[in-house]
Amino acid sequence: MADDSVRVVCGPTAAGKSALALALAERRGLTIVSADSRQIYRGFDIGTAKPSPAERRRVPHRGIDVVPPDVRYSAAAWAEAAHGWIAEAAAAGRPPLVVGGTGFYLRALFAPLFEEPPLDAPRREALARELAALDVASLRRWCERLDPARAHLGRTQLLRAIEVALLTGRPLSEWHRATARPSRLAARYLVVDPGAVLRDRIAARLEAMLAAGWLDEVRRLSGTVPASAPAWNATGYGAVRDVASGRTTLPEARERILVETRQYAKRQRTWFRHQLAGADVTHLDPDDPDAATLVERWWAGEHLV
RNA sequence: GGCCAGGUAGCUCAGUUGGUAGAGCAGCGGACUGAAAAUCCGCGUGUCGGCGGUUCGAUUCCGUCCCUGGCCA
Repeated sequence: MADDSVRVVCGPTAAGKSALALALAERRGLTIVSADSRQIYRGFDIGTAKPSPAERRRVPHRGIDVVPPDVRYSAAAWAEAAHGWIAEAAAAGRPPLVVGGTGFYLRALFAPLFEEPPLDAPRREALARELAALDVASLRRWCERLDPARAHLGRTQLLRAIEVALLTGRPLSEWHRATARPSRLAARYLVVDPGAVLRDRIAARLEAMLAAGWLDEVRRLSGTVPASAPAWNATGYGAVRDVASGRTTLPEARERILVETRQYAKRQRTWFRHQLAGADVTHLDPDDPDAATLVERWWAGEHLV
């Protein structure tokens, strides 16, 4: 590496990031740090496209199977852990290669989230229960008064803004300004995207997942993991669970999963298109015959478009 | 062959007592500071099946033809 920026391979789901990253990591003796908010969950393997045991033997992976499916993880928790994995990897002489499609996790790693003040757990739970009953419009009206700068966002963000404002007496957007933390790491991004054929790759990957026994995996998990566990809202798991319980048919589930996956990929593209503004970004078409060479040159620090 | 019900946005449908039409889903664009594979916001011109007729004006009324589904032969 010509500089000490952390190399990050990202892009929409099913683009072929992991294959490229795995090959690079194997050639260069790297450690892969997964930036994926679903691969952190133990037991949710096939539908989250986790690297196989064989692949994990070829290259050490971090960020996979870090928590049980019923815990609510967070971008901040991941970023903190990732700092540790990155330091370890460097110390072990196997430099880190961060790869994943969770843009928010990447942001939390390179542009640290604000320092959260301690929140009183019982009050927090009580408030959460109260707010759970409100619809988005009501939450938005609340947020309009408590923290107008955040009132245009989605339900999850509104809940967070209201919670922080009420529990700390200070709007979240003010906390952001007041307790911003300096960046500890610099990033060089490789955005992997095959363009229009992503649609076909998504479809092919779904077939592979089903052939690999996704339905059986879900049947097994249904018996042990509570239906409310956060891991279940990984794309497709809801639909496969409906097949397992007989609430829908496999063809219907297939169609639903394809749509959900495409929509997810679209959101990721929007994120990587706009949220990486000003960053060091290289774009790569994984189907480019020279892809492997280009990845090497990117790794070495060359600036390619 | 006869009767009935339909043919309107990519899909499922609503609607226009005649003044060229709108929902859901899909799709497209966007937001994103501790749930992010989450959560939200914005975007609707399409020979209203074809051809004739009536009318200032037809997607709407009339005729005819075509197509789909059902029932009867």
